Amino acid sequence: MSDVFKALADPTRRQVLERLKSGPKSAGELAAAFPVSKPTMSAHFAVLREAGLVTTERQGKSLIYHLNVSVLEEALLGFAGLFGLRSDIPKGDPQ
Amino acid sequence: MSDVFKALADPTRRQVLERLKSGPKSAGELAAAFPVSKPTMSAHFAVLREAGLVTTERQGKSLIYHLNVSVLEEALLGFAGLFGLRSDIPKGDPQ
DNA sequence: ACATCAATTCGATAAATAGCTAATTGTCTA
DNA sequence: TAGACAATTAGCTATTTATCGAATTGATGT
Repeated sequence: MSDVFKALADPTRRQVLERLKSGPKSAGELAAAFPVSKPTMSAHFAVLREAGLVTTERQGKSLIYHLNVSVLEEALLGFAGLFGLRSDIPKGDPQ
Repeated sequence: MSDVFKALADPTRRQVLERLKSGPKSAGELAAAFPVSKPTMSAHFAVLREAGLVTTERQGKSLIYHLNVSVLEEALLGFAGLFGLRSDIPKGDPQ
């Protein structure tokens, strides 16, 4: 839980997740989209991986990163739920 | 946005927010509930305040902290929305 | 005015974080 | 088996963070 929010605390990492929304991408492909070095991106990937927000798959020389939406969902909506926050109010709710 | 997620990255701060869910509380009242010193709690409060997650109101010698749900909502549900995540699926959604 | 009490700010320290370049690992292909 | 290429790990620095005890600020009541 803390790991997920820690991962989300960095803007670069949030943008990586947003890019992965449109489909899996290689480390190099992702790294090319940000103004930091590849080792720095590698460290960001490790944080995302340890939080469970992404998974990897080898494809030849490349490492392909996949977004793990369910972990994101559990953390964001789970925590929001503690405060009664909902993205859509279903009919028949209190108030 | 980053400020909110940074604030949420610490378990003590998340628990402070959860406690405030049941109503406003003084700094001392909150501090008493955690196993760290008051100055440390004061620093946590400052992070929450700067993220806009809480507001304060003076009441005599005490400072009363209030939860600001709307900032929490905007950050959590706003970001979740980027990924198509919803707490409730309204009728007529794709799939 | 003064003592008291709530809370913060000050000053210091240890650990974690983000960043870099250089070196290493692992996988293909010629 | 070499060379090339993708990505990570190693080693370093600067900054930020969490924590503490001591000192300070601000409000109340006598």
